[in-house]
Amino acid sequence: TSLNLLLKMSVMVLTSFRWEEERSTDGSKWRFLEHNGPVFAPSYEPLPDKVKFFYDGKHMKLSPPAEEVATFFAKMLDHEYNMTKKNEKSKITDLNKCNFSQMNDYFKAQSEARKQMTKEEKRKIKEENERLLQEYGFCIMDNHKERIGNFRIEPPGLFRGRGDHPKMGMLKRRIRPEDIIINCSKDSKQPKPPPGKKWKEVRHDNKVTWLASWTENIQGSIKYIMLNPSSRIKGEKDWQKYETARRLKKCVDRLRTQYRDDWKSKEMRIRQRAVALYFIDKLALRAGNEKEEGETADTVGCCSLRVEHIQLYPKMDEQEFVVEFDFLGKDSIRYYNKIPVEKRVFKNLQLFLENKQPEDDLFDRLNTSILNKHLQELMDGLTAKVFRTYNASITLQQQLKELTTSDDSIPAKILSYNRANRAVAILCNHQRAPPKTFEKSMQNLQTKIDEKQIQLSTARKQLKAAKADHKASHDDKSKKTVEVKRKAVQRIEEQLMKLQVQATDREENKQIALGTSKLNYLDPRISVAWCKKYAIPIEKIYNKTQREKFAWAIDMAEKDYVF
DNA sequence: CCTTAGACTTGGACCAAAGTTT
DNA sequence: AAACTTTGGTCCAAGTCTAAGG
Repeated sequence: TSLNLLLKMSVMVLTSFRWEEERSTDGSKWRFLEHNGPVFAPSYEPLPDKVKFFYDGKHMKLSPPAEEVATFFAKMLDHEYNMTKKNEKSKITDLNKCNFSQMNDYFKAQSEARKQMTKEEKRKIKEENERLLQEYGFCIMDNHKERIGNFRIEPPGLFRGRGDHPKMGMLKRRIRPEDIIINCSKDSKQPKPPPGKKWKEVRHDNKVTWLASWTENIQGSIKYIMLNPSSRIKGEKDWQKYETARRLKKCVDRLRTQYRDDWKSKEMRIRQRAVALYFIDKLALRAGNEKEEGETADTVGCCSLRVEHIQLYPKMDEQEFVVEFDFLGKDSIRYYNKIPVEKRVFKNLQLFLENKQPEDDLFDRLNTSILNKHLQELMDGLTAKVFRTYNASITLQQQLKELTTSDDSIPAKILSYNRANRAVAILCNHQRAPPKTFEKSMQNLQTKIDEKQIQLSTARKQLKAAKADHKASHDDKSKKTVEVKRKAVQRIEEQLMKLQVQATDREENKQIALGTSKLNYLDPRISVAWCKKYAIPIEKIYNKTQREKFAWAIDMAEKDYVF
C-alpha cells in the first residue's frame, strides 16, 4: 500500500499552495478519491465469569449481546443522570431490579488498571493507535494526501442526548460493514471490507465530500466520515463562508434600512419576517428550524420562538420597551437576555402575541425557509447564519481595535485579544459550565501572585540597599550590583504582571467558552492581521491544530487586512 | 407549496496526554 | 518520579440549509 501511495503521490502537482489551484465549476468536489474505509468499534469481549449480574436478587447468566447492553448500564451507574429505559423483551422488564454493581466494580477496576499501566504497555497502545492513524486516517483527494476527520465508527452504547431528551437511554446499535456506504472514485483502489463481510454499497459520487456514511438508529439520520478541517475541501469552504459574510458587510446597511421599513408593512408575514431578522441581526440568534416533537429535546431558535419564551416590559428600571428572552437554544443551552428595543418592534411584538397561548409560535407566519428565501433575494448566498458569522467577525475586529494598546506588553495584548474574543462568545451565547476545579485553580494562582508580590518587595529592598551602597562607595562592583538588582526587580515585575493578567483572563472566562467562536465564527484573517500588526507570534493565538485549519488565512492575510 | 432526505457546520463535555510543581 | 494542573483531541450530538419528491 505504501508503495502504491507513493506512486500516486508522485503524480501530485507541486504548486505553492493548494488553495490557489483551479476548482471545477460543475459542482463536482473532486476528481480522484481513494481511502481505506472506516475503523470499526472493537467487538464485544464477554466479561469473566466471576463478574456476575443479578436480576431481582438472583444471579443471571446473560448471553453476550444482552451482557453487552448490561455493561452499558453498568458504566452509567456513577453518572448523575438516570437512564430510564424500559429494557428488552425478555425477563428483564424492570431496570430497577437489575443489579449491575459487580459489573460496575469490574469496570472501575479496569480503568484503575489502565492508569497503572507500565510505560511499555502505554507505548504499545500508542503505537497501535499510530498504526491505525497511518493506515485509515488519511486519504488521497485529487493530488493531495489529506487527513480524515473521524475515521473511527462510533461504538454502540446508550444514547444520552443533551438536555431533556425524549430518546435518552435508547440503545445505539453497533455499526457493521453491511451498514456502510463507501464513496470513492471509480479509478481508485476501493477499501476492503473486513474479511467475510460486505459493504452496503460502494458509490462514486463526486458531488459530495464524504468518504463513508451510515444511518444511525436513534433518529434515523445519516452519519458521515469526512475530511479534517485542515483539508483543502474544508478550508476552501471556510474561506468562502467568510467571503459571503464580507459581502453582507457591504450591504448590511441597506438590509437594515429595509427591515426597519418592513416593521411598518401592512402584511403580517412581512412584519414578522422583519422583526425576526432584526433579532437575528442584533442578537445573533440562530435561524430556528422546526423540529419534530418527541424526536429531540425541546429547543428553539429565532423563527421557532414561542410566546412563552419572551416577556414584554413597557418600562423596566430606567429603560423603555424591554424584551426579556428566556429559552433553551441549541444543545439546550439557556439563552437569557433583556434588551431594550425600538418602539416599533415592541408594538409589533405585542401584536404578534395577541390572542395566543404560551405554547403558540411567536412568528406564526414565518419559518426558516421563508426567511432564507427572502434573504436570498436580498443578497446572493445570504442565509440567516451569515448574520452570525458577520456579526461575530465584525465584533472581533472592532473590539481588537478598541482594546489593543500598542505599547502594552505581549501578555497584556493577548488579554485584549481574549477579551475581544469573549465579547463575541457572549454575543453568540457560547456558555460553558464553570470548570469543576475552577475555584481551586483560581486560589492556586492567587497564592502564586501573593508569593510573587513578596518576592518583588524583597527585590526592591535589595535594590534600594544596593543603591545606598553604591552611593557610599562609588566603586564598580557596587555599580554592577545595582544593575543586577534593577534587572531582577524588572523581571519580577514582569512575572507578576503576567500572573495578574492570567488571573483576570481566567476569572472573566469562568462561564464563557471561546473555542466555538474562534473555530467557527471569526474570520481567521482578522486574527492573523492583528498578530502581524503587533508582532505577536501566531502561536500565542492559535495552537497547532488551529494553525493547520487556518493555514489558508495565515498564508493570505497581511497586517492591513480588513474584514 | 410542503415535507423529508441528505449534506455539511456548529456545539460543549469529557478525559487522556502533556506540561508543571513538589 | 509522583502528584497535580492545563490543554487539546475526541466524542457524540444538534444545528442549518438545499434540493428532491409528492
